[in-house]
Parts: sequence; C-alpha cells; structure tokens
Amino acid sequence: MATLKYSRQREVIKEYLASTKEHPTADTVYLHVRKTFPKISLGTVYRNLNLLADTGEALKITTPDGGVRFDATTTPHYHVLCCKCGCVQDLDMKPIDTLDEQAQQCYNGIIRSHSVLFNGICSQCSKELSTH
Amino acid sequence: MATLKYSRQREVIKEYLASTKEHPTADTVYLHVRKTFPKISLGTVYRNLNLLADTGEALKITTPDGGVRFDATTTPHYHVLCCKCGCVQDLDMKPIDTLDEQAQQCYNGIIRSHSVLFNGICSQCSKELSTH
DNA sequence: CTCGGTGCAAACTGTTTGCAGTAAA
DNA sequence: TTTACTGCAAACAGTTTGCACCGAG
Repeated sequence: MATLKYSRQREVIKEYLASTKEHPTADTVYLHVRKTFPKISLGTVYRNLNLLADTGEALKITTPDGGVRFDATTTPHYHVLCCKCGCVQDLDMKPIDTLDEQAQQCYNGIIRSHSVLFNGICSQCSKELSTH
Repeated sequence: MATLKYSRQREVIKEYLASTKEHPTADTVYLHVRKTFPKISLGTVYRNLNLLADTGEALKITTPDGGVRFDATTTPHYHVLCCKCGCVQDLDMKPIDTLDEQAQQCYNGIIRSHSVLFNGICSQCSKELSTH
C-alpha cells in the first residue's frame, strides 16, 4: 500500500464522520462536506471513504435494503435499523464475545467474527406512532 | 396486494431456490433457470424473486459487500460469510431468542428482531488453505 | 521532481420499470 | 374478458475509473 499523503478533503471527511452519531451514506457525507468544501466531488468522497474503511479508520456497514453507510466508531458494536425511517443507530450493548465460540461448535469451517443488526423502530419514530 | 396468478416461470424459480443449499444471487438464479427456461428474462427473475420475498416464501439477505442473495429457508437462522470465496452458508445453530430482550434493555426505541452474520472461512476454503 | 490526490465526466453494475403482447382465471 | 405475468429494452441509482491537472513531500 502506497504511503498516504495529507489532503484537506480527507481531513474534512474524517472530521464530519467523527462529529456525527448518525451513520451517513456516501451521499450524505458529500452533502455535508460540500458546505465547507463546495468544490469537492462525489468521486473524491467515495475514494476517501473507501480509503478510511481500508485503513480501519471507519466502518463500512450495509443495511438489508442494500444501502451502504459509514461509521467512525470502529470498536465492535451492534446496530439498530429503524424500519420506519431507515436510520441506523448504535446500540449501547456489550457485544457477546462467546457468540463466535458457540457458532464454531456448529460449523465445519472457521468462525472469525460476527455482526448483529437489530430491526425495530427508533425512539423518534415510536414517539410519532404513539401520537396517532 | 393483488391476487397472484400461476406462472410457470415463477414455479421454476421456486423449485430451483428450494433445491439449492447455496444462497444464489439473482444472476445465479437467472443462469440456472435459463437451462430449463431459455427465454426467461432477467427482469422476470428479479420480479419473481422480489415477489417471493414479499410473500415470505423466500428470504432476501444482503452481504457486507453489498451483494443480495436469496434463501428459500425462511425459518430464522444465522449465516456465515466466507471471506475467501464469498459464499454464504446456513449455520445450524439455534437462534438466541433472548437477544432481542437484551438489546431492548439498552435501547430507547423498539426492538423487534435481529439477524446475525458470522464472518469466517468455509470448510472448502479452509481445506485449501491447509494444503499450502 | 515525484507521485498521491482531485475534479470532472464517462463508464459500469445491479436492479427496476414502461410497454405491448401473452396467458391464467 | 379481465388482469397478472412476460420478454425486451430503456432507464435508473450507486459506485468506480480514466484522465489531465494540482499540490504535498
């Protein structure tokens, strides 16, 4: 892998990613970053997001609807997908470290890690539901 | 939802899906189904796969690389994604039904269900690894 | 000077859709 | 006859890539 060179664009993307608790799509990142960097191109955003994912500075997560989202929190954690608004939130729950071992008992190959996605309704949307 | 009408194409797709233990992509389904139904179009395959997913006769699963796969096994179960060959296999392990409750403790909104994807190496690929 | 990064636009991939014709009910 | 389903091709969305220029080291 070639040595990285500093770039103002990448820095802005990292800052934005670290500042938000949402899990923005590439497009959302583009829209926000463009506020402070109007001439940035979507291609550059994609290139840098993938770069950050490769170097482990960000996480690339895919939702069941096929959407790709980025997450600056790289320590293992689970996610909740809201089936109303489609938002993805972090779940403040300790990952089950014995899960891999359990799975290994039932599997011929090698288990390395796992990811869990919960489906549900975020607090915002469930509030709106109850007011109807 | 409109009432379904019988279609030979849909039947062939269902048969193929039920016959395989792999989790084929739409394209793989298309390739196989075309053997017995040469004039079927890719659009029809997509329409029917989505239809089956909607009626609950098949499961639509997305892998972290963004690929979409279909699974005729609709009872809850976990999956293993092989990071070598990219195949997706069923894991013969009882789903953890307390997981949703655990997650609910840590979450403001509503948790309904969850899915788990294990990352690892399938038995086929791990065999090939050890012979090098 | 060298080589990684950028903006832009074109290309590409996987999927959906509009249409006119076909076939199940 | 009615209306869902089909094949086809065009359209579409999200993402990647080739290129000429820019800028960090």
